[in-house]
Amino acid sequence: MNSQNLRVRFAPSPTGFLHIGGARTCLFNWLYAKHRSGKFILRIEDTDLERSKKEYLEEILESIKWLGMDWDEVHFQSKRFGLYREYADRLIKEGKAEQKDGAVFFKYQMQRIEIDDLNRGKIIFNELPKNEEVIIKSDGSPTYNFSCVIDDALMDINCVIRGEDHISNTPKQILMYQALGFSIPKYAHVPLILSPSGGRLSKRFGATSIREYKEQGYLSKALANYLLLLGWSPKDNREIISLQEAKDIFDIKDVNKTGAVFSLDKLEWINGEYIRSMSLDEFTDLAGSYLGEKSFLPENLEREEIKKIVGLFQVRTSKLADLITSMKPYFDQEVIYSPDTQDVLEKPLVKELQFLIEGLKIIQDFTKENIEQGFRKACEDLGLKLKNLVHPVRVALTGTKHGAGLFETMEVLGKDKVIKRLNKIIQYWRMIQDHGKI
RNA sequence: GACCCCAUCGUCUAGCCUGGUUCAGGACAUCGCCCUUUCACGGCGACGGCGCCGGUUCAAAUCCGGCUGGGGUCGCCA
Repeated sequence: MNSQNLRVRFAPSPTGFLHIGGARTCLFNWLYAKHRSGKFILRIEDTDLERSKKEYLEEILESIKWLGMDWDEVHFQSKRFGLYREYADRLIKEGKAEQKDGAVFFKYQMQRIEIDDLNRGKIIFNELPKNEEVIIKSDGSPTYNFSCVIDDALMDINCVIRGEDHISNTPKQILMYQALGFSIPKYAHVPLILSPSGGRLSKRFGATSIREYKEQGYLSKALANYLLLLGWSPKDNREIISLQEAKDIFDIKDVNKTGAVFSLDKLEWINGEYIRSMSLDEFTDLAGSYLGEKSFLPENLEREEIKKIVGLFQVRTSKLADLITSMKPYFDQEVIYSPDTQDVLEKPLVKELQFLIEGLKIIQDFTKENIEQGFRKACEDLGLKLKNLVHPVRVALTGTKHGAGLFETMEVLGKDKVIKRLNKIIQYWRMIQDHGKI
């Protein structure tokens, strides 16, 4: 095989969304083609007319593009039924297949089949469980193994990279290549992605489709990066690597042979790394459009306003969906105290906060520097340690015990909201003082 | 059950092909310390692994065999 005309393909079936495992197989195909200046062909295996759906097809194509890949050709098996029939008839004529019950059966003899796998070396089958295989179903549509062979041969695919769940299909397919006189492609079977509980990544495991990750606010580059690292490594301890960089050094033979367990923790970390590496403007645009799509942002919110709030959380965000929780207190009219703030709510600091409010009121320019100065002064006058006032105030302003720096938070919130929310907690404290604990 | 694939820290992996340079390196997670108004980020550190048994060899994570364990496939689904 001349590396100049390497032709690989990814062959999804539009009977579901593009999932994590398929995306990774696609990535490996694409990377290998790019690395060897070959062609990457997309073949839509829509022979199951019942289950194939247009929305899935669109979703798959969109996901592939979203992840940063492109293709040189795209073919649809549903438009090639005549071709499959033609080759089936040829096999019948040559006595290698026979028509039975409306279907066409390919007949074969048991024999030793050797696969020279680019990834795992020789795989030898000494026997096969059957001696015939349906190639054309009684409804006239081809079976997977047959259309796959015909198409790979006719499309000049000379290297088949697919999941290892296809290893056992390979000997049957090789027999068909031989019967039809086609030249057999190289094969590379890559391992499957496993769920944390061991088995194959299934519906039981949270999100499996690429679109779900997109919706959760994972960045396409981060997801591609993570998927790439699942079974492949640049060997120099790099964890953050782009498709462009990988293209130069990727080889299918370097892909691991072991199934890899999918780790959401690591994906989140990588995603966080990408988020943290963005400029605030880039992040604002990204977060803005994400939150806009989710209809989370209030109408007519200025970009500068989004930028301020988002700036508070960039370093604390591992996926965009996190922003919905962290930004909520900034838009809500009323602060909702989260359950774990109970200890703070039980210790009234009415006089102290009233004193603080007076100090804040006289700040002309409500910037974090001025706020900090006034805040520290108030603590000093009250004889309180900074943190003893910071925590209750944070709860009063955001309803949570954790979050961005308090003074920045106050600046973003603005003087009016800050004072209003401080008064609200004072009111709450007075109420429990008057009526005892609720 | 039959056939096939695989086997380094909890997880992803480097090392294995070309045995000694490795009392096995990195990352995530976990734990601790530092920074600090909390969380996060960042910095530092800790914990933790060559599945087992044989063989080859002066020497094995690295080569060979067996066992065990995990996974996949046995559809007129793809």
